[in-house]
Amino acid sequence: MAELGNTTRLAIFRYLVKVGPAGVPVGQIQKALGIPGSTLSHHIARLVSVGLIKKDRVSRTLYCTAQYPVLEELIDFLQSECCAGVPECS
Amino acid sequence: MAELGNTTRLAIFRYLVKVGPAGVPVGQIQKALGIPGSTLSHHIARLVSVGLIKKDRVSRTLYCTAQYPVLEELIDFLQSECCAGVPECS
DNA sequence: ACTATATTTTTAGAAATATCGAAATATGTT
DNA sequence: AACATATTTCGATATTTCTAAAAATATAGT
Repeated sequence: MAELGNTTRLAIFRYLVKVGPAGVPVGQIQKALGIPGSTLSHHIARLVSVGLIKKDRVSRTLYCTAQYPVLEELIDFLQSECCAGVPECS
Repeated sequence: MAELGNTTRLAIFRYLVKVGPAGVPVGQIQKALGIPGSTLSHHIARLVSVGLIKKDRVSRTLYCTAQYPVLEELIDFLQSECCAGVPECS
């Protein structure tokens, strides 16, 4: 959760969700969100480390793609916490 | 999200969910989780600040209770992020 | 008023995180 | 090999967060 708790990383993740399963190069994230390369690289590495996104190299460019399983796990976890005896949580 | 991203705060929140809607005094959280009072107070203040829990004074003791609306909002947010064009997210 | 209990505020040091420029690496092109 | 492009690693600084002891506050009982 901590990884998505950071504004910049959440913005990156949301952007990757928006662009869809084809993914997008790091450079385009950089341009779209206006984040310096070194900063971006750091945040991307953290998102990769928890499995929220993945990186695939295609020649010189690295495509980033949102990965849903970890997010689904997170939602399930929150739901099980939340709904512990609370019927109004769907 | 950042508030639940901290291990200690998540433990506090989970404990409050577990004890249910009657809530529990700060002192009991302290004993149950073994967190020094000042540290605990700090984390509780943060959870209160985002509306994840509430505090009610009953004479000398302060009862803490988990609040679900904010958590539900969070789940909805994640679900809308996740399910943006991804059918396998329920 | 004094004492005890419950909790917070203050304060401060340590650890973690964020930011970003500059240099380094990886890959492809000429 | 030399060069260009894409991205990362390094290094340094700034900021935030975590932790907890000590002092302060709030409430109640004697």
